[in-house]
Amino acid sequence: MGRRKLEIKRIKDKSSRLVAFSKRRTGLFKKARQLSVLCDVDVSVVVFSDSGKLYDFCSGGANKSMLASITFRYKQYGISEIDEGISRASC
Amino acid sequence: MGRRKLEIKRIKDKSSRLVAFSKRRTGLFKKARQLSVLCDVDVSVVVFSDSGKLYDFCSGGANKSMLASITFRYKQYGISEIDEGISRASC
DNA sequence: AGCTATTGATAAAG
DNA sequence: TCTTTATCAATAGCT
Repeated sequence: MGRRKLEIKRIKDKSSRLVAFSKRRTGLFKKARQLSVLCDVDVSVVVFSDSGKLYDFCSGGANKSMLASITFRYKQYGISEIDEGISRASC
Repeated sequence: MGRRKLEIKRIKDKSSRLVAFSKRRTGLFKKARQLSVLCDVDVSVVVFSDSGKLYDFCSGGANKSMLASITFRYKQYGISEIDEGISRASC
């Protein structure tokens, strides 16, 4: 898909990896939006960079912030605490 | 990207929409996996079909079930209850 | 941050 | 459906 075929394994060079991250993240979000519109479905995508930043896409407005906050807190506190909260909230 | 250019708006014909959903969902998950491997980042994708089925991809094992359960419960109970649970769990 | 040669994804057709 | 194929789209390497 580019000038040369690329093996799907971790890109060692940091600079190249960051460039690929930027391009492919944009591409993934575009594909997600197209899927949601064309097929009339809800789609959420969440990406954590290794530097800790969070990027997300969601076809609906409401659960965008929900997913963002959940995933951010997941990074901060770990899954067990979140899971307890979910259990208390809805079961 | 196929035999003809496709406008990005809801596909009216149900059969065509379902075919596109199947193909593009697979494609989206593939792109998500490639992004996570190439760039060494965590990626989660959640898709709700209009028939209520949930499809998800996650690069990590742990938060796959987390996101699946969260999003499933979001559909069942709505965001406010989930949000309360999250607040109690981690703030 | 742009360019473009190439590979990749996929709409229609078989 | 499952496969094939013509075409458009995404992007790797350069600059």
